[in-house]
Amino acid sequence: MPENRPLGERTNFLLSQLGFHTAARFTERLADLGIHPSHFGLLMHLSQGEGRTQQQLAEALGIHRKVMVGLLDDLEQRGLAERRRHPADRRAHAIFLTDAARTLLPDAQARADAEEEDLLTGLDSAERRQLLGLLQRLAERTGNPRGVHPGLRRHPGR
Amino acid sequence: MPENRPLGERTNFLLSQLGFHTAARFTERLADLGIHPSHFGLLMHLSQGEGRTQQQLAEALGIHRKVMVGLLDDLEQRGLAERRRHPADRRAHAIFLTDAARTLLPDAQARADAEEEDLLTGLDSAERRQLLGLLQRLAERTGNPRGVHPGLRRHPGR
DNA sequence: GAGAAATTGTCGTGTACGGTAACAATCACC
DNA sequence: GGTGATTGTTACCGTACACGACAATTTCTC
Repeated sequence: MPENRPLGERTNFLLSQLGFHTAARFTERLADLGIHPSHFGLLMHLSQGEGRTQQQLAEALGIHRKVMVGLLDDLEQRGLAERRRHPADRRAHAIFLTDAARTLLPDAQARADAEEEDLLTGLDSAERRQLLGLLQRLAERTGNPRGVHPGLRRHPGR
Repeated sequence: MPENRPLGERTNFLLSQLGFHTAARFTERLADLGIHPSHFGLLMHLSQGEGRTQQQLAEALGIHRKVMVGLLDDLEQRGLAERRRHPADRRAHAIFLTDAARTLLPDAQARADAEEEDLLTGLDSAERRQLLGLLQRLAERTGNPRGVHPGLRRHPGR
């Protein structure tokens, strides 16, 4: 295993390169919906359970409370989420999706599918299954919760 | 192919997640050498041909001239590269590695190898070959030059 | 129950970074 | 030999993140 392999033959480099590339492309595809991939991740998370506090959401996504404030400001201004009074804790907000969000989310998911399809062009279905399975096994070992992106910052791509 | 798959079952998401994760880990491994992955990429490129101008290097790596100024400032201050007078063009600089860089580079490469080994733990050699081959085929189609990271910014991770 | 400590959401403040424009020095063209 | 283009650099600006601080409210403790 020679140490001076070129970068293009290193699995970790290729992962970083491809991951950055596909994230940037996805960011572009999402742009005219008025949201970033970080908003998409939050919407996806909300679609699996509403009414949680900002703090709970921030912990689930592995980001700081303050960042959640900004994300929810964006979503609220965009008419995709709303802060309601929390029934049990008057300090906290309970976060809910709007109908507009439930309309937009399938569209955003379709764009994610389109990006994936674009990326995987050239691989047959058996190879796609192989790749997905291998990546899932690697992802298990990273320690990141499933479906939580470690780079949930404001501008993941571009 | 259902549209509302969870993120953990999407190849593009997994690539982005794993790519970000391994880049962040690599950044940490490189930290006590005093360089960032972007510096590493530039050093790797320089090791395959010295004496080029900053402009040529910037184009090869797909970044703006100004960013190259900053990267070379860092490398020069760190004693890893030097700007010499260009023999044919007195506006330009010819960029060379120092002996310190030639000593440091194998160390940095070994850290990249260690990060890769860490990432791929749990995959046997056949699976590693499969994964590498599939990723290389995907990388071909992205349009990025081989071994050039599209996210060559100052702080790729963390 | 009353005060102390912790929690929730928010707001400044400072700092660092990327991108645009501008600049002096030099080259290339014709 | 003079005009336009190119190289490397600096200045500027807008943005975004990290840290700390803050009021309102809850929970703990006695």
